[in-house]
Amino acid sequence: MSESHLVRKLRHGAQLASRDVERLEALVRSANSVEAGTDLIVEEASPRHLHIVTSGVACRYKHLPDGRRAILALLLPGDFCDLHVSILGHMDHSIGTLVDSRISRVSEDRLEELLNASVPIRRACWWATLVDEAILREWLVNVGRRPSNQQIPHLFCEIYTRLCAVGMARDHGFDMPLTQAMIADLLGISAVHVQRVLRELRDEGLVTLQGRRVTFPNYDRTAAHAQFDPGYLHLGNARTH
Amino acid sequence: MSESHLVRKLRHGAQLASRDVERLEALVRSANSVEAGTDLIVEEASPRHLHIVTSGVACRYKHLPDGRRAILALLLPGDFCDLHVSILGHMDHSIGTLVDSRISRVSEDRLEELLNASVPIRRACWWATLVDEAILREWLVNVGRRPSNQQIPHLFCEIYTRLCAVGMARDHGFDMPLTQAMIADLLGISAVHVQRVLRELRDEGLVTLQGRRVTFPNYDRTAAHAQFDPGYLHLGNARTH
DNA sequence: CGGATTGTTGAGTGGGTTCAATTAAAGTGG
DNA sequence: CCACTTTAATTGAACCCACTCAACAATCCG
Repeated sequence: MSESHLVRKLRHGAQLASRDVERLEALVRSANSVEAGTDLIVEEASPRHLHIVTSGVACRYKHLPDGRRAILALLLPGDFCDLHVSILGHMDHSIGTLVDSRISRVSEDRLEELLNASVPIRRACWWATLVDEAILREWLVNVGRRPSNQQIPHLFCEIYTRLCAVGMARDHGFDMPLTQAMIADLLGISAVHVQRVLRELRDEGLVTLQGRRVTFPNYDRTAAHAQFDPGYLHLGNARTH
Repeated sequence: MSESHLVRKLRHGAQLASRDVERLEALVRSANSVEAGTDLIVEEASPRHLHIVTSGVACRYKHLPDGRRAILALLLPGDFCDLHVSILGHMDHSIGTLVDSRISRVSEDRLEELLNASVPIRRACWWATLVDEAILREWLVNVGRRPSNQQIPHLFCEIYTRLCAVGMARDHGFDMPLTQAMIADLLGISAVHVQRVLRELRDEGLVTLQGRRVTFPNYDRTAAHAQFDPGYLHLGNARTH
């Protein structure tokens, strides 16, 4: 049986011993099915569990006063959230699934035990936390500074690279979990404009989104166009595609 | 003698024993003067020191291909950076001073020793890391979703609240460390537009920036206008102003 | 006092928006 | 398995926030 997405991801952050892998695999052994659009944690709550995305996609988000939604992070298979959030007292945002997913829940005590048990696991968790922060910084650049015909392919390149890192991307493309409306909520642009830019990108042969699948006719050209430099994902120099 | 900004800040994150306070004060006892515009850490580097801002202001930033600068975080007195960055291998951004400042440097070894010595300090450092991430998320909302006449007062409210938390704001205002061009680099708008919006905000009696000082004629009204909710700073419900 | 940085204002342009309507695709129940 | 409903994708027209370019005033600082 092949390794879980969680272990594949964390291997990029630390040298895991086989006993560490065992411990981590045990965490994702029992995942619950969760429908699309379900909140795992809502704002103001004080969660006592760590969540791990086993399959599907979740996101961090905030509701805006005008009723719209701002997506602040994507949680792909192998990603976890809420490490040590109990320190903050309350959540300043919500976490919910974007598509039908499978989610593992780990209690605070069990997490504590895990972190105390192994140096590599502790290191891997710090690594994941620091990478999350790095992604947030890059999103700040993407959302605040780039024109939309770069924002969208940049997002696609990031998802592609992250999915590659856990072995979920094939053949110069990947199964796209997001609708155009979700892309809009993520980039802070209108869904109508997402559509227009997608057509433009398709016409230029940079990237295609059709039937829930993203395809790069020429990935390197697209990455260059989007100013995508995977360094901020800190996956090492292992070529993942 | 009054407490350092560092200790004042970290008290919001953990119950520090007097021995913890002693240890932290020792870190900021010897700070170096650093000129405005000096890089503390540049992209691609692998830093081996923790930096603590004792006075002045520094920032995280990235250079954009078009030559402009994107400011990704403000480091105010009491803030530190690069906790555990050695785990990531290389920096994905730079850190530099925005004004003349005083900066303490702490070696990796000494930091390690400090973290191992005390549970409250370990907890306070996690708290600071998580708050940094929460600020980044709120900036993503501010930059991506709010119109500029809310972005600017939101930024001012945040700086005001953070300065209050370390005892550096007085009389419904604070000494503004940033120029209009820096505000522009931070919010991703043009410096010209910053000026226009500032005049508008002044005319409406919401907030005034004059002679390097920000004044709130009516803070509550400004906070409401900017949709500023200090919850994401996780400073507790202690009223700081 | 003179040079440089910072702040201020006007005029014209453009990327992205909203509103609205239509087509395509994906579920759902009989 | 097909009619029906719902959701997602697509395209057009008019508008506006913020941008660039350009000039000038004020402030800072040696």
